[in-house]
Amino acid sequence: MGVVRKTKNLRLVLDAFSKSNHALTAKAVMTMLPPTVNKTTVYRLLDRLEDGGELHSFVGEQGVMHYAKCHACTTEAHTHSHPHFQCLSCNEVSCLDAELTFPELAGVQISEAQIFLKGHCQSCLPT
Amino acid sequence: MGVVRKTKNLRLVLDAFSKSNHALTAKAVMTMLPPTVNKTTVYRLLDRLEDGGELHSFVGEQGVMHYAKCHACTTEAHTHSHPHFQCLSCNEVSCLDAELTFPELAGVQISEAQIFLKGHCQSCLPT
DNA sequence: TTCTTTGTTGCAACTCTGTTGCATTAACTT
DNA sequence: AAGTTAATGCAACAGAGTTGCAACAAAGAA
Repeated sequence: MGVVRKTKNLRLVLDAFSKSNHALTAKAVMTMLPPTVNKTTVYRLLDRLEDGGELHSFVGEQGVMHYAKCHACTTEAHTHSHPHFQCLSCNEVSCLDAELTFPELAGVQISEAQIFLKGHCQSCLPT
Repeated sequence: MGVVRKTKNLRLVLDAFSKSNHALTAKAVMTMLPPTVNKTTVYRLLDRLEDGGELHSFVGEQGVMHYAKCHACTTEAHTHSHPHFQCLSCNEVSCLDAELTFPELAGVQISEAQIFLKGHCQSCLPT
Protein backbone atom coordinates (compact mmCIF):
# COMPACT_ATOMS: atom_id res chain seq x y z
CA MET A 1 0.00 0.00 0.00
CA GLY A 2 1.00 3.58 -0.42
CA VAL A 3 2.43 3.04 -3.89
CA VAL A 4 2.27 6.20 -5.96
CA ARG A 5 1.47 5.42 -9.56
CA LYS A 6 2.93 7.50 -12.33
CA THR A 7 -0.28 8.31 -14.14
CA LYS A 8 -0.73 10.61 -17.10
CA ASN A 9 -2.24 13.38 -14.96
CA LEU A 10 0.61 13.25 -12.49
CA ARG A 11 3.08 13.72 -15.32
CA LEU A 12 1.04 16.62 -16.67
CA VAL A 13 1.15 18.39 -13.33
CA LEU A 14 4.90 17.92 -13.07
CA ASP A 15 5.25 19.26 -16.62
CA ALA A 16 3.29 22.35 -15.61
CA PHE A 17 5.75 23.06 -12.81
CA SER A 18 8.77 22.39 -15.00
CA LYS A 19 7.48 24.84 -17.60
CA SER A 20 7.01 27.75 -15.21
CA ASN A 21 9.66 28.68 -12.74
CA HIS A 22 7.02 30.09 -10.47
CA ALA A 23 4.83 28.85 -7.70
CA LEU A 24 1.36 27.81 -8.77
CA THR A 25 -2.00 27.61 -7.08
CA ALA A 26 -4.31 24.65 -7.59
CA LYS A 27 -6.45 26.90 -9.77
CA ALA A 28 -3.47 27.86 -11.91
CA VAL A 29 -2.55 24.22 -12.35
CA MET A 30 -6.09 23.43 -13.47
CA THR A 31 -5.91 25.95 -16.30
CA MET A 32 -2.73 24.27 -17.53
CA LEU A 33 -4.36 20.85 -17.62
CA PRO A 34 -7.01 19.51 -20.00
CA PRO A 35 -10.37 20.83 -18.79
CA THR A 36 -11.55 17.26 -18.34
CA VAL A 37 -9.37 16.85 -15.27
CA ASN A 38 -11.45 17.27 -12.14
CA LYS A 39 -10.45 19.75 -9.46
CA THR A 40 -10.51 17.04 -6.80
CA THR A 41 -7.92 15.18 -8.83
CA VAL A 42 -5.72 18.26 -9.02
CA TYR A 43 -5.83 18.77 -5.25
CA ARG A 44 -5.01 15.12 -4.70
CA LEU A 45 -2.16 15.16 -7.20
CA LEU A 46 -0.66 18.20 -5.50
CA ASP A 47 -0.92 16.48 -2.13
CA ARG A 48 0.71 13.36 -3.51
CA LEU A 49 3.55 15.27 -5.08
CA GLU A 50 4.14 17.13 -1.87
CA ASP A 51 4.16 13.91 0.15
CA GLY A 52 6.59 12.48 -2.35
CA GLY A 53 8.87 15.46 -1.91
CA GLU A 54 8.62 16.68 -5.48
CA LEU A 55 6.76 19.84 -4.54
CA HIS A 56 6.52 21.93 -1.44
CA SER A 57 3.66 24.16 -0.42
CA PHE A 58 3.15 27.41 1.37
CA VAL A 59 0.39 29.88 2.08
CA GLY A 60 0.55 32.83 -0.26
CA GLU A 61 -1.54 35.89 -0.86
CA GLN A 62 -5.13 35.86 0.42
CA GLY A 63 -4.39 32.67 2.28
CA VAL A 64 -4.32 30.61 -0.89
CA MET A 65 -2.08 27.56 -1.04
CA HIS A 66 0.80 27.75 -3.47
CA TYR A 67 2.91 24.87 -4.69
CA ALA A 68 6.41 25.02 -6.07
CA LYS A 69 9.09 22.74 -7.38
CA CYS A 70 12.16 23.72 -5.46
CA HIS A 71 15.43 23.19 -7.27
CA ALA A 72 17.62 23.68 -4.24
CA CYS A 73 15.89 21.07 -2.14
CA THR A 74 16.58 17.39 -2.27
CA THR A 75 14.11 14.73 -1.28
CA GLU A 76 16.13 14.00 1.84
CA ALA A 77 16.59 17.51 3.11
CA HIS A 78 13.28 19.23 2.75
CA THR A 79 13.74 22.25 4.89
CA HIS A 80 11.57 24.61 2.92
CA SER A 81 12.40 27.52 5.11
CA HIS A 82 13.49 29.69 2.24
CA PRO A 83 11.48 32.83 1.64
CA HIS A 84 8.81 33.13 -1.00
CA PHE A 85 8.37 36.24 -3.02
CA GLN A 86 5.55 37.87 -4.93
CA CYS A 87 6.13 40.62 -7.43
CA LEU A 88 3.65 43.48 -7.04
CA SER A 89 3.80 44.18 -10.77
CA CYS A 90 3.51 40.80 -12.47
CA ASN A 91 2.05 39.00 -9.45
CA GLU A 92 4.22 35.96 -10.00
CA VAL A 93 5.20 34.03 -6.90
CA SER A 94 8.58 32.36 -6.69
CA CYS A 95 11.10 30.87 -4.30
CA LEU A 96 14.14 32.82 -3.23
CA ASP A 97 17.48 31.11 -2.82
CA ALA A 98 18.36 32.36 0.61
CA GLU A 99 18.74 30.96 4.05
CA LEU A 100 17.36 33.23 6.70
CA THR A 101 18.57 33.07 10.23
CA PHE A 102 16.64 34.64 13.05
CA PRO A 103 18.03 36.52 15.97
CA GLU A 104 17.13 35.57 19.50
CA LEU A 105 13.54 36.56 19.97
CA ALA A 106 11.89 37.35 23.27
CA GLY A 107 11.69 34.06 25.09
CA VAL A 108 10.38 31.92 22.27
CA GLN A 109 11.95 28.89 20.65
CA ILE A 110 11.49 28.94 16.89
CA SER A 111 11.36 25.75 14.90
CA GLU A 112 9.61 26.76 11.68
CA ALA A 113 9.45 29.90 9.63
CA GLN A 114 7.17 31.02 6.84
CA ILE A 115 8.44 34.11 5.10
CA PHE A 116 6.43 35.78 2.40
CA LEU A 117 7.95 38.84 0.81
CA LYS A 118 6.51 41.30 -1.65
CA GLY A 119 8.17 43.80 -3.89
CA HIS A 120 9.41 43.97 -7.45
CA CYS A 121 11.21 41.28 -9.36
CA GLN A 122 14.16 41.78 -11.67
CA SER A 123 12.02 41.78 -14.80
CA CYS A 124 9.63 44.38 -13.44
CA LEU A 125 12.19 46.78 -11.99
CA PRO A 126 12.76 50.01 -13.93
CA THR A 127 16.23 49.87 -15.42
CA MET B 1 -19.39 60.36 5.49
CA GLY B 2 -16.94 57.81 6.73
CA VAL B 3 -17.68 58.51 10.36
CA VAL B 4 -17.00 55.48 12.52
CA ARG B 5 -19.54 55.23 15.31
CA LYS B 6 -18.54 53.82 18.65
CA THR B 7 -21.27 51.25 18.95
CA LYS B 8 -21.72 48.65 21.65
CA ASN B 9 -20.47 45.82 19.42
CA LEU B 10 -17.38 47.74 18.45
CA ARG B 11 -16.51 48.22 22.09
CA LEU B 12 -17.11 44.53 22.78
CA VAL B 13 -14.67 43.56 20.05
CA LEU B 14 -12.03 45.92 21.39
CA ASP B 15 -12.59 44.50 24.87
CA ALA B 16 -12.00 41.01 23.50
CA PHE B 17 -8.62 42.06 22.15
CA SER B 18 -7.67 43.85 25.33
CA LYS B 19 -8.46 40.80 27.39
CA SER B 20 -6.28 38.41 25.42
CA ASN B 21 -2.77 39.36 24.47
CA HIS B 22 -3.00 37.12 21.48
CA ALA B 23 -4.09 37.41 17.90
CA LEU B 24 -7.65 36.33 17.23
CA THR B 25 -9.49 34.98 14.23
CA ALA B 26 -12.96 36.22 13.33
CA LYS B 27 -14.29 32.92 14.61
CA ALA B 28 -12.52 33.37 17.95
CA VAL B 29 -13.94 36.86 18.28
CA MET B 30 -17.44 35.54 17.66
CA THR B 31 -17.21 33.13 20.56
CA MET B 32 -16.27 36.01 22.83
CA LEU B 33 -19.30 38.05 21.80
CA PRO B 34 -22.97 37.51 22.60
CA PRO B 35 -24.26 34.83 20.23
CA THR B 36 -26.80 37.30 18.89
CA VAL B 37 -24.08 39.19 17.02
CA ASN B 38 -24.06 38.20 13.39
CA LYS B 39 -20.89 36.95 11.73
CA THR B 40 -21.18 39.56 9.00
CA THR B 41 -21.09 42.21 11.70
CA VAL B 42 -17.96 40.71 13.19
CA TYR B 43 -16.16 40.71 9.86
CA ARG B 44 -17.19 44.32 9.27
CA LEU B 45 -16.14 45.40 12.74
CA LEU B 46 -12.74 43.85 12.26
CA ASP B 47 -12.37 45.62 8.92
CA ARG B 48 -13.38 48.92 10.47
CA LEU B 49 -10.97 48.56 13.35
CA GLU B 50 -8.19 47.72 10.94
CA ASP B 51 -8.98 50.73 8.77
CA GLY B 52 -9.00 52.86 11.88
CA GLY B 53 -5.58 51.57 12.83
CA GLU B 54 -6.66 49.92 16.06
CA LEU B 55 -6.00 46.43 14.79
CA HIS B 56 -3.75 44.95 12.19
CA SER B 57 -4.27 41.74 10.31
CA PHE B 58 -2.17 38.97 8.90
CA VAL B 59 -2.61 35.55 7.39
CA GLY B 60 -1.95 32.84 9.93
CA GLU B 61 -2.14 29.11 9.93
CA GLN B 62 -4.22 27.42 7.22
CA GLY B 63 -4.57 30.75 5.46
CA VAL B 64 -6.96 32.07 8.08
CA MET B 65 -6.99 35.80 8.80
CA HIS B 66 -5.80 36.82 12.24
CA TYR B 67 -6.28 40.19 13.89
CA ALA B 68 -4.22 41.68 16.65
CA LYS B 69 -3.98 44.82 18.68
CA CYS B 70 -0.38 45.86 18.39
CA HIS B 71 0.99 47.80 21.33
CA ALA B 72 4.13 48.97 19.59
CA CYS B 73 2.37 50.52 16.64
CA THR B 74 0.88 53.97 16.55
CA THR B 75 -1.89 55.07 14.24
CA GLU B 76 0.59 57.09 12.17
CA ALA B 77 3.30 54.51 11.76
CA HIS B 78 1.61 51.27 10.94
CA THR B 79 4.44 49.25 9.62
CA HIS B 80 3.25 45.89 10.75
CA SER B 81 6.32 44.17 9.54
CA HIS B 82 7.02 42.52 12.86
CA PRO B 83 6.91 38.74 12.92
CA HIS B 84 3.96 36.74 14.15
CA PHE B 85 4.38 33.64 16.16
CA GLN B 86 2.32 30.55 16.86
CA CYS B 87 3.09 28.17 19.68
CA LEU B 88 2.93 24.56 18.62
CA SER B 89 1.79 23.54 22.11
CA CYS B 90 -0.91 26.00 23.07
CA ASN B 91 -1.62 27.17 19.51
CA GLU B 92 -1.84 30.80 20.58
CA VAL B 93 -0.78 33.34 17.98
CA SER B 94 0.93 36.53 19.02
CA CYS B 95 3.05 39.41 17.82
CA LEU B 96 6.77 39.49 18.42
CA ASP B 97 8.50 42.72 19.27
CA ALA B 98 11.29 42.58 16.75
CA GLU B 99 12.31 44.42 13.65
CA LEU B 100 13.61 42.15 10.98
CA THR B 101 15.96 43.36 8.33
CA PHE B 102 16.57 41.40 5.19
CA PRO B 103 19.84 40.88 3.45
CA GLU B 104 20.22 41.66 -0.22
CA LEU B 105 18.28 39.02 -2.04
CA ALA B 106 18.92 37.89 -5.59
CA GLY B 107 17.85 40.77 -7.78
CA VAL B 108 14.57 41.58 -6.07
CA GLN B 109 13.44 44.75 -4.37
CA ILE B 110 11.50 43.99 -1.20
CA SER B 111 8.87 46.36 0.09
CA GLU B 112 6.70 44.21 2.33
CA ALA B 113 7.35 41.20 4.51
CA GLN B 114 5.04 38.71 6.16
CA ILE B 115 6.83 36.55 8.66
CA PHE B 116 5.04 33.74 10.42
CA LEU B 117 7.08 31.74 12.89
CA LYS B 118 6.25 28.59 14.78
CA GLY B 119 7.79 27.05 17.82
CA HIS B 120 7.25 27.05 21.54
CA CYS B 121 6.34 29.99 23.69
CA GLN B 122 7.78 30.80 27.08
CA SER B 123 4.84 29.27 28.96
CA CYS B 124 5.03 26.02 27.03
CA LEU B 125 8.79 25.52 27.14
CA PRO B 126 10.05 22.83 29.54
CA THR B 127 11.88 24.57 32.34
C1' DT C 1 -3.38 -12.93 -21.74
C1' DT C 2 -6.66 -12.77 -18.26
C1' DC C 3 -7.78 -12.21 -13.46
C1' DT C 4 -7.24 -9.79 -9.29
C1' DT C 5 -5.65 -6.30 -6.44
C1' DT C 6 -5.20 -1.74 -5.33
C1' DG C 7 -4.39 2.89 -6.43
C1' DT C 8 -6.68 6.74 -9.19
C1' DT C 9 -10.37 9.55 -11.07
C1' DG C 10 -14.92 11.88 -11.48
C1' DC C 11 -18.95 13.40 -9.45
C1' DA C 12 -21.81 15.44 -6.19
C1' DA C 13 -22.33 17.16 -1.99
C1' DC C 14 -20.37 19.46 1.66
C1' DT C 15 -17.29 22.43 4.94
C1' DC C 16 -15.22 26.65 6.03
C1' DT C 17 -13.86 31.41 5.60
C1' DG C 18 -15.33 35.43 3.98
C1' DT C 19 -18.43 38.73 1.10
C1' DT C 20 -22.59 41.24 -0.88
C1' DG C 21 -27.28 43.31 -1.42
C1' DC C 22 -30.96 44.88 0.87
C1' DA C 23 -34.22 46.06 4.31
C1' DT C 24 -34.24 47.39 9.19
C1' DT C 25 -32.42 49.47 13.27
C1' DA C 26 -29.63 52.39 16.05
C1' DA C 27 -26.43 56.59 16.65
C1' DC C 28 -25.31 61.09 16.09
C1' DT C 29 -26.71 65.97 14.56
C1' DT C 30 -29.57 70.12 14.73
C1' DA D 1 -38.21 65.16 18.36
C1' DA D 2 -37.03 64.68 13.45
C1' DG D 3 -33.81 63.76 9.93
C1' DT D 4 -29.62 61.84 8.38
C1' DT D 5 -26.46 58.30 7.96
C1' DA D 6 -23.89 54.57 9.77
C1' DA D 7 -24.45 49.89 11.74
C1' DT D 8 -26.78 45.51 11.95
C1' DG D 9 -29.17 41.09 10.66
C1' DC D 10 -30.46 38.04 7.28
C1' DA D 11 -30.09 35.28 3.40
C1' DA D 12 -27.78 34.14 -0.35
C1' DC D 13 -23.57 33.74 -2.47
C1' DA D 14 -18.39 33.03 -3.69
C1' DG D 15 -14.03 30.64 -3.57
C1' DA D 16 -10.77 27.24 -1.70
C1' DG D 17 -10.51 22.89 -0.33
C1' DT D 18 -12.44 18.14 1.41
C1' DT D 19 -15.07 13.70 1.64
C1' DG D 20 -17.69 9.47 0.39
C1' DC D 21 -18.59 6.53 -3.04
C1' DA D 22 -18.90 4.28 -7.36
C1' DA D 23 -16.38 3.53 -11.67
C1' DC D 24 -11.98 3.06 -13.77
C1' DA D 25 -7.14 1.93 -14.78
C1' DA D 26 -2.44 0.49 -13.68
C1' DA D 27 0.56 -3.21 -11.84
C1' DG D 28 1.31 -7.72 -10.54
C1' DA D 29 -0.17 -12.79 -10.17
C1' DA D 30 -1.79 -16.93 -12.40
